[in-house]
Order: sequence, then structure tokens, then C-alpha cells
Amino acid sequence: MVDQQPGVAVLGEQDPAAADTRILRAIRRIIRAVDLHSRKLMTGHQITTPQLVCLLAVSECEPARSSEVAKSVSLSTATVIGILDRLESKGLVRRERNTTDRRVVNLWLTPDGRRLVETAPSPLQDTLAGSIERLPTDEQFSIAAALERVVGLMEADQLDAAPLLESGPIAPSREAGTSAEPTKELSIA
Amino acid sequence: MVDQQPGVAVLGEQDPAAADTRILRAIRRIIRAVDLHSRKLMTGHQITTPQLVCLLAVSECEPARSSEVAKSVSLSTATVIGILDRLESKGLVRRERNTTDRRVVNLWLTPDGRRLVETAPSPLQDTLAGSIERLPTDEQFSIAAALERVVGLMEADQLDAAPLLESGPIAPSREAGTSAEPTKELSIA
DNA sequence: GTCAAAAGATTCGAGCACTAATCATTTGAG
DNA sequence: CTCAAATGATTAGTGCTCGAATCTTTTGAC
Repeated sequence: MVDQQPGVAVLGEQDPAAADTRILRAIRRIIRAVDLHSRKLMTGHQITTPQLVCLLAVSECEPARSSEVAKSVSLSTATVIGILDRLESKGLVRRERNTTDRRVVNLWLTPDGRRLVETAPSPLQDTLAGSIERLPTDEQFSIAAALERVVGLMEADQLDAAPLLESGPIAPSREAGTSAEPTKELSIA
Repeated sequence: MVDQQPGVAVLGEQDPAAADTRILRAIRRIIRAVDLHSRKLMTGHQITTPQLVCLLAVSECEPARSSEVAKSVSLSTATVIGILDRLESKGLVRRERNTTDRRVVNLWLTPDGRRLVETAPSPLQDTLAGSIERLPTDEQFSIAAALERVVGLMEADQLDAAPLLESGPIAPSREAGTSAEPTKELSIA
């Protein structure tokens, strides 16, 4: 049903080997695969990957704070709040205002939450983890190193490139509003 | 800042170097970095990465269909519809019912859309692409190969594991040793 | 003591992504 | 021809993700 041949179309680069294109494309497919995996987890176990990751984070520093959880799972606090809302409404975590500093909220596992953590369906990827474990060790490490290399590049990107990108040189011109409705909010330039 | 202990926090595995943990963690950070980059693109150029990718796909097979675009960018049609809505409201693409088969909708670039494609900020990652290009060629290829390896594992996962996952019992995968622990029932919710 | 700044949690608005359901149209079996 | 199935686009509903407000409480400078 879905695309079996995702390789051909999108990027017109005819460059035969184009490592960067391959890299970018692989990243997009990894993202998709992670998402699909999470949905499968959801239908099978009523919990998504992000929820499971946050649940585990709560269990590790048990009187946990939202901000701690966010930091430890590399997500924004806004995102984590939403996830915690859902975990709470499922009865897996409990929120409780800290009495000494009433700004902070303490997070606890409920008995159900604890039970789930104990029998948890493997940290993240389930069968992917198994597949990886079955690879030769040196390949495991080269994969890890390659991914971390990409992470490094991307996160450096975030820092260095920010000012450059801000005042982007990309503007597709668009003077003289020849087309129908020029004054959309797309006044690039 | 963030947890600089990639191994310790989220995943309980005590395996000394834990390549799989590193891999999984790196994947999550890559996903985040891609998202953050897209947001930066948005503030700088009024277009997000998914929108740009779809715009490029439209431009490649110009009387394009939604389903073609979806297939070529590896997203579901539902997702692409939403993206096309936004591209249309920005005046970058135009929709038009096909006259011979009125189920079909033809997609065209507007002049603005065409202009944006021509001056487009590199297919996906902008400065990331630059960073990658500056790496030694052999490293570029080893990164690409590693990512594709992961893609292969994950997409195989999707196919093989689906029936297994569907009906509940999960492979715990803890107990890294040999104990394949018979399926745990976790009846949450 | 007072009040501004900081810190922590949350809400708001927007975009992306999916599956499942729906609607319109075309095709094809009888 | 007729109507069910197939096809294509879309909507409905849920969840993840973010940055930018907002609200509450604490801290600290004066």
C-alpha cells in the first residue's frame, strides 16, 4: 500500500552517489519509522514511545519535576507537560504540589505506573533493539558513531547557524504583485 | 545543560558501552534537531521543511496529484493534504479539479511557488548539508551507510513485527543475558 | 517590607503525522 | 443499465512538538 520505492523521486539531484542526499533521506525515513513504531506500540499497549520514555524518566528520579523529565528526555517542557497530562489521565503518574516550594510539582508513579515500568516493553524500539543486538559488535559501534556524528553536526547547526539563518538570504523576490493576491502574509524579503 | 551522560538516565541497561542505547538516543536527538531546524527555516523563510519538500515534489511532476506527492515524500496522504492546504493558502500551489476524471485534483505551482523552488534553501537541511559536504568523502559514505542500515532495520521491523505486536504480548528484552522471559501481560488502562 | 526579577509549571496557537471514516466519482460485473 | 466495489481526495480525531505568553510563587536588591 505504502511506497515500496521511496528512493527515486523527490530529490532531483542526479549526482550519482550524493552522500548528503542519502543521509537526509535516511533521516526522514528513520523519523517516519520511529513514529510508526510508536503508533503500533500504542495500539498494542495503550502507551506511546514518548509516554513510555517519560514514564521511565519519572521512575528514575522519583520525586521528579516536569523540568527534570524534560531535560532528561531532551524535549521541551511544554511537550512534556502534555505527555504528563496523558499519563496522569491514564492513572500512571500522580502530580502533587510541593509543600515547601509551591512552584514545583512532584511527580510520582502510581502502582499501575510502577507495574508498567517493571514489565515495560523495552525502552524504546522493541524489536529494533533486538535487531541491533544481533549485529556484530563492531558494526553496532560504527552505527552509533555515525549517528552521533550527525547529531553533533545538527546540534552545532542549531547554535552556529542561527544568526545566519535569521536574516535569510533566500527571498524569492516577489516585488510587483503581479499575481492575484499579493498581500498574503508571505511577504518574504 | 542537558544530561551529558548519554548512557545513564533513560535506559536501564547496565551493559557497559551499550551501542543500542547510544543509537536510540542519537535517533531521538536527530529527530529533535530536524524539528528545530524546520522551525528556524519557518521563521527565516516562511516555509517549513515538510512544506518545502512537498513543494519540490509538486514541481517535479507538475501536474501532480496529492497521492503522488505523498508517495514521493514518504508521508501519508492525510498529512500531505494538510501541508498542501498551507501551501495553497500561502499562494505557492494551486489546486484544480481534473476535468476528465473528477476524482483527481491537479496540483500546480504558482509563479511565487516556482520562484521559491528556484531559489530554494537547499532541499532539506540548509547548513547541515554544508557541514556534511565538508566532511571527508569516506566519512560521508560511512555515515550514509550507517543511517541506511538503521532504516533497513527499522523498516523491516515495521513489516515483520507487525503481526507479532498486534496481539499484545511483548518481548521484554530486558535481562540482556539469555533469558528470553516468556511474554508478560501488561494490562494497563 | 516592598516590589521587580527569576523560576517553575502551565496554557495557547500552530504545524506535522498518523489511522479511520467519509464523500464523490469512476469502473466493472451482472 | 444498475449498483457494488474501487479509487482519489478530504475530514475527524488523537497525539507529539515547539516557542511564546501567562500565572504563581519565591528570591533578592533596596
